[in-house]
Amino acid sequence: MKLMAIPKAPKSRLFFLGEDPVRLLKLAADSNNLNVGKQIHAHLVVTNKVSSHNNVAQTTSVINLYGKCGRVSVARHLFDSMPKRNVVSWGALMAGYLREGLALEVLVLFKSMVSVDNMRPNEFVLTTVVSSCSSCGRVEEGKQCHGYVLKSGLEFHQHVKNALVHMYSKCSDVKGAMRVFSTVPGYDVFSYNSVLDGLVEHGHQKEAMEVLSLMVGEGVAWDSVTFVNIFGLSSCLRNLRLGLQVHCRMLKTNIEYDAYVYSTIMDMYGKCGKLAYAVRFFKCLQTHSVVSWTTIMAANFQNGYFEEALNLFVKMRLEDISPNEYTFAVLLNSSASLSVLRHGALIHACAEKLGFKDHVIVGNALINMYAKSGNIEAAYEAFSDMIHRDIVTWNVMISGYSHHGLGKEALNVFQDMLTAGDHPNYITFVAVLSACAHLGLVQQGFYYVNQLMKQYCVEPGVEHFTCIVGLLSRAGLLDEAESYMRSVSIKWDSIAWRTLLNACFLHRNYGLGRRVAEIVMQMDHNDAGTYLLLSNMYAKARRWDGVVKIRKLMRERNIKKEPGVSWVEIKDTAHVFVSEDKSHPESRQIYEKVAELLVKIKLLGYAPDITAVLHDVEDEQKEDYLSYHSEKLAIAYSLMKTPSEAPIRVIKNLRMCDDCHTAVKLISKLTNRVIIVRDANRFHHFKDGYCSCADYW
DNA sequence: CTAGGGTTAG
Repeated sequence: MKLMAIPKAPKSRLFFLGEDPVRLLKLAADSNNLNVGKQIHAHLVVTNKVSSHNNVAQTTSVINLYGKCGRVSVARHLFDSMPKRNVVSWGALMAGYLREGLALEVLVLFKSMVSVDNMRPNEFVLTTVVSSCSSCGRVEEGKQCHGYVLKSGLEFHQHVKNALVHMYSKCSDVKGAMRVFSTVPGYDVFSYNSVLDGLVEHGHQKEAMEVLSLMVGEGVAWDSVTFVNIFGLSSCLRNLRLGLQVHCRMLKTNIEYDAYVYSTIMDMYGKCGKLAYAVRFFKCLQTHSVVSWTTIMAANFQNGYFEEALNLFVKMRLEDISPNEYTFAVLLNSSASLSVLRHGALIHACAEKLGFKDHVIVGNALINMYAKSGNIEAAYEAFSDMIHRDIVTWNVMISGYSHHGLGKEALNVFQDMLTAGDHPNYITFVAVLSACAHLGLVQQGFYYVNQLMKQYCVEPGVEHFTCIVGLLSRAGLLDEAESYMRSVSIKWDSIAWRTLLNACFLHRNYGLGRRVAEIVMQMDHNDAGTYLLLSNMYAKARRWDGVVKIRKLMRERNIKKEPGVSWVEIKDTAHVFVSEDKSHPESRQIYEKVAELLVKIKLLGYAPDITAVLHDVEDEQKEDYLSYHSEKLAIAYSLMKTPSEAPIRVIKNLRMCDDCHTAVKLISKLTNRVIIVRDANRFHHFKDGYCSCADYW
């Protein structure tokens, strides 16, 4: 091996001769100057001072240096070679591990410190150990540390106290946090920040507001962390007024703000519906990071600008910024909202390649994306692949199955969730109850609302009661559903009444339907869907006068019927079809294909259902109107362009009409294809002449 | 010579 020439030492190397090495090591550590630190270390080694039996302080200083500069394994090596250590040596090493995120190792060290070395922890060590408990979520160990704190009388020490407050609030023991916070006098901005963060994170916004006013009352000066917490509180509450107030205060407070503050303020504006403010803020930033990019993408997503969120990713890549797990979550959720399966799968591949697929938020977003894009099998695959699951994981899987009409599968996952010992929440029960509705499990639905929800301390809300209305309706118990609505004393929203109205339509209960329609239209004047449902109901009953009345109302109230739009992805292109529209370049062939299909399924028993079309059109023309509904065009085109075994996925902006539903069932049988349609409410899986919604949607 | 709080997903 060739030896490298040893460079001549520059004069500056020896600048520290004659200085106190401990002091210099601290300077190097605090300024994160590993190079200078190493030189001092080398000097000590050469002059044989490190590891000599009498110089614990110097070795500890070196340990501190390596710990602070991210070389904890070097620090550990030195620590292990020390014949004698003091409490400061332990403290320095533990701090190094905590800095690296190796909190569990700190706890291990603490155990051997007190039980093997028989050393009493001081306020520094306890602060570090309690912080470690927070960062790895160990409440039990945290409580034991609290015992040590009390035993050593250190509960009045500001750092220790703050670490305890933070530990309890991070481990979702808000009561414990408040106890330490309020029983031990003397707060500084740190304790306020800790307790605020914990309260906000665990959904105790009311208490957070109280603590905030306490803090304001005491005149504690805010620092940038306080701003982060209070902006976070504003976004949680979707309270724009509070957010604006805090922004004003920020402009008037002359302290230094950092990227954390800038990201949360954008997040606040995004969540409070002020996307333009967030964007303006984003554009003013001199430098952009993954976090600021992801925040602005998320703000677009939250405000319905899904495509823009995806486009921003391209711009982010142009700035050469690498995505992280949050970025992928936003991208996947945006793809989900657009139902762009191919694009979503591409992002999936990208996330996998960059090693982000095992993050819970990415896994959750994958399940959501596949479920919303119509590929429920792939959603389940993503679900099965996950190493860590949280409440959202279970919720998206259960509600995914429910939306696809797969009630049995949904309830199985719910059972697995309970077996795994995870606690269902408000959202879980909405999904579970709608699964019960699909399966017609009336008794079970009532059991969940009346018993199981109590057991898990989940307060039933209007959405759960609406599920019960849906459950009764679906079982054909319309009068029971109505009297249930009148007997439960909550404020029903228009969604609940529309559920009942839809049931009246499906069960052709014209009398009740008219009454319910009155209520719905009073609550929501502008929903075209309600008017159409009602007019369809009149048409089914051949009450043409009713149809005319509704059309007139719609004209008077200037309610526009949204045109039916369907789209399919074929290769790299999304093909969009509007009812009756002939602008597609292959329009002629498509219309011919539809006509051919209709002729063939008529032989299987299809009869066009013309009642849904305006009564004043000639019957033959009515059939034409139905024939070229957008989903029929989209399906015909897919049949022309895709291999015979490929499933067809169609997305549609409105609810499917009766006629198309019947036709597509028969087309699936005729062509032996799986056809999946995502309409405005749910998924329909057509196969062998049947649909997963069991003709109730 | 060792110690405390914060950003982006649903």
